[in-house]
Amino acid sequence: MSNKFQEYKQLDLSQINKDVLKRWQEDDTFHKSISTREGHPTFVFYEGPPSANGMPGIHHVMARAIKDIFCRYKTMKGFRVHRKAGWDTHGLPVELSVEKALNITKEDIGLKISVEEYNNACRKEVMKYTREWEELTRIMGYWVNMDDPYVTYDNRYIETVWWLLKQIYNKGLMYKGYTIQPYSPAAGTGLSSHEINQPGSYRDVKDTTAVAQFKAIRNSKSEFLFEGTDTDVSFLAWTTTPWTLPSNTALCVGPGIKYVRVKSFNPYTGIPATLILAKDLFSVHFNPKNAELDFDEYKPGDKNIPYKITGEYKGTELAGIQYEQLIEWVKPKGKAFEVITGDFVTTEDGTGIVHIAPTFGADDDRVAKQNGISPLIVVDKEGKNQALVDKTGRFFLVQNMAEEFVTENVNLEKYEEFAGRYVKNEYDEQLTEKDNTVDVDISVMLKLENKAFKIEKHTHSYPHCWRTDKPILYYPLDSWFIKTTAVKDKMVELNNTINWKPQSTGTGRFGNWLENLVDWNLSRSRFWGTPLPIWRTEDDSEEICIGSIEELMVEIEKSLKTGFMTNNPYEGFKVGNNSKENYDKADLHKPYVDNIVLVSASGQKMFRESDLIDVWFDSGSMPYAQRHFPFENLEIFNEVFPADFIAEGVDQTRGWFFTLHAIATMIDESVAFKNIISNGLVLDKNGNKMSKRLGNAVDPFETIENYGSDPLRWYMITNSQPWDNLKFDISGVEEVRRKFFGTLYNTYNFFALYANVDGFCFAENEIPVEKRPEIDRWIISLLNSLVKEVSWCYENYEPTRAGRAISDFVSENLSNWFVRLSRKRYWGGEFTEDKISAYQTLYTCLATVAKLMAPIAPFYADLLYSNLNKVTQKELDQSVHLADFPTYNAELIDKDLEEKMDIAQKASSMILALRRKEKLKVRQPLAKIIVPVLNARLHEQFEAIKNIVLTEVRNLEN
RNA sequence: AGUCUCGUAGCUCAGUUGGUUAGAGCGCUACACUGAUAAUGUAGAGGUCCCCAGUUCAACUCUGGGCGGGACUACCA
Repeated sequence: MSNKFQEYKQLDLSQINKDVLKRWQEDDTFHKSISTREGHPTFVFYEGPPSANGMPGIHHVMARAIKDIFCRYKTMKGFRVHRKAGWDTHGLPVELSVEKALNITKEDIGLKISVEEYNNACRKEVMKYTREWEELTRIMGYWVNMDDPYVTYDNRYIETVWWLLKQIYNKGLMYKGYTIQPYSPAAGTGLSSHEINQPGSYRDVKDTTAVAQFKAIRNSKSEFLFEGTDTDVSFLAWTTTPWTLPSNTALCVGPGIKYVRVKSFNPYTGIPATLILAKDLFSVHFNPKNAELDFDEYKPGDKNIPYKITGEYKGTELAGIQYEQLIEWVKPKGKAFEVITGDFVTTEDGTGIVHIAPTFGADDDRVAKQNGISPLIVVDKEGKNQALVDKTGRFFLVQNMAEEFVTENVNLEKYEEFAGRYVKNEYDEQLTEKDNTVDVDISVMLKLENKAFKIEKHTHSYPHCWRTDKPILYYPLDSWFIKTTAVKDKMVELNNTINWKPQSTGTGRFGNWLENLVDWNLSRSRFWGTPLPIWRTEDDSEEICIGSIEELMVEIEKSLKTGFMTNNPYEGFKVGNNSKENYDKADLHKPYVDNIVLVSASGQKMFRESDLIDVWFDSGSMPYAQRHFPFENLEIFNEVFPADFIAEGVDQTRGWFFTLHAIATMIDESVAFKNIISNGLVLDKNGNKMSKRLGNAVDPFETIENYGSDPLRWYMITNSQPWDNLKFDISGVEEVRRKFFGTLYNTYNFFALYANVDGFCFAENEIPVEKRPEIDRWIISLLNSLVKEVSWCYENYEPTRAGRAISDFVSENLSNWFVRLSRKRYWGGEFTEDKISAYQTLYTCLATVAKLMAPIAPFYADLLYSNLNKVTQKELDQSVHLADFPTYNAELIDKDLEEKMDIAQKASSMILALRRKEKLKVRQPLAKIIVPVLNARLHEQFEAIKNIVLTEVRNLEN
């Protein structure tokens, strides 16, 4: 133990980083920060699991610095902080990088490579950069508990996920439905949006488009539309895919869009007509030159058709009006042929009225569901609902429909001409580009029936299947859903109790998302992920949802007895033994689960529904699954749920934030987290997104090696609010190093230099603050104000303001004013009361700053703290991170004194400016200074600091 | 296209409930200090507070509408 304060020749934060890390490791400081808080109240933090299949970037330092700050702060506040690390391991990015590495595609899986081999490759791939991640975690000083991280591919983790799914299933919140997805009839497979977004997928094609007339039904609801008319009234809707018109069940208008009623004639038949379309698009369909034409002179076939606007309506007024089915092939079941409203409707093209075929458009499907509109479906021989177009891309064959359905719902006379025809010529090998398409034939049919207003060729961009080069269809495919809409109100209500930073993300982006909630589509047709634990009979009449391995074992036993299975793939697994070794015996991944055939209550075979679940369900399950709840840790669960705090990028709003919230709401009717920071992105210094491709990504390892992680963290936190984007500029890190750390280091070195000369080691009794000189009382007052402010900032998840306040205090007040004005108090002379006071005051400031800054800059703070306490033994905690966070003493805050000194600083500055203006050298003493005082109070205040100002501006030493 | 977010000095950012002449740091220019010295301090120049309209005695601040950057979501007749 030395009685000298350590002095430094230079500030090397990179070396300090290494030295402090070494000490933390030797002293096991992290674990002590937990064990010394045993029995204290807990603070629960959830780590959003990163995926280790990519290298960590500089933005991870940002996100993790935020997380670390509050965990360290709460530790210093005496809480026992839970912060279990984890890894997100499933999902598409992993699969894609494996496919790239092995040079295979999704279609090759099961052919060129077995599912088992493929999944093993994924398992390796996903942990590829584990070491780098762990190293970054270490060197940046992110304290998270890596002892026993949760891993989403661990069978114990999956078991909890299954348990959660079963809870949701048992609440009746899970169902099998369909979603409209890109589908390639030529390849017979669904395509992911990722596949559609590949270059070359969208191609310009020339299609026949139709503006069709949908005849309104006259009744009390629509009467106003017929006022003063002597013809039918029809809605005009445009489509680029006329083959979807037979599946139309609704028309959609924009609620705020203005529509007009136009009296005119059908251009093909010459029959008088009254038509409804958007006002903005009116002139596209009616030539303004024809406005003056005489109706009486019009003859069918004339090119110029007279027209007259006879009414104007808002979209909302049209809602609810019914119309006649356009093409009467198949009768829909339930509500249909009604005008509804949708926000997505625009007046950019078409007529401002959108034809809705819920089976062939994602928007259509959604808006139809919201309005209770039925899709147009046919029933097949097995009694299943199907779209009017089958999976090979042709109109459903009559012989494949259920007989009863045909008799009751199908107009054979009209439909037979089209049944079996492919909706795109590309799907039919017999046809070429020259043959008439279904689109054309339907258009011709509509013309003859006086239902077509305008038929024309139109070039537009349409997605194609990258494998077959043929156009894709948007098509309803089977999917499993969680009925989140059923718990929407609860989710909204719970969300209102969450403290969002910034608030706007909670009420805005997240709140709006909840308001417009749709059911959660769980299904993913991939290979590497958590399998859906549902087994079904082939006729779909019986099903079972499995919620644990124990349940599955029981079902397998039954199946073995029936003879459906011959051996138990999980033989040797011991229920109740939660060790990793035991759970390695029961792999719940594909292909193993797919080989399990169960037996239904009525003795039929049950096969697993082949889907995997959305990986977001994995990560949203982590509050439960990280503890293998409820199979383990039942007793402590309430201590670690819900989280007090989480923090991730704002891009997680619809991802992790949502799934955590949804699952906790459904399972426990609770929030999953109470406070949340959603941070912005880290961009390069020009405001562009960082990417390896552009070569503007900043390497965190290199940066930390060069500068140490303290200035990096400090820069990232104090430069902009966490929720604003950060334009990362390395010169900013350098600036922080010089400006803040350099100043603090200098201040400490100044203290150490003289304290060592005088042999000061804070052995003397503390001089009561009221007995200290004014300048000491001033900085102590400011220090207490600072403690108050910084505490408030940390408590309220405002790290930026905390850092800026500390930085201001250190460089402006402590170094530039207090130390500068007090320098001579430390020089030579006797070891007087005043000198002791000067040392004690400066010491207290430094020691307190060390603690205040510790959450943000854990390395230098710890060095400063221990350098001070090693000599004085004032505080016995081994590390600043084990110390208690400072509290402020309101009695030591003297606002009047702070104000006075503020006047002194301002006055000095003004006088120096005047000197400059008058070209008076600082060394030249001033004869007099005249200061106007506005009132008695200012006069009194000025008197008190007169000497300080005089010394400062005349630069006299005495 | 929708939702959210940002737009203040060359750069990075403050700017509290509307209130005189809009601030800080960096950078730049000049100077001072030489007992914290490969440190430090001071001053100066530098702004149409993105644009337009409205509310108000008064708008960087509030309201509406644009424009531009970014993120997320959606790909549509």
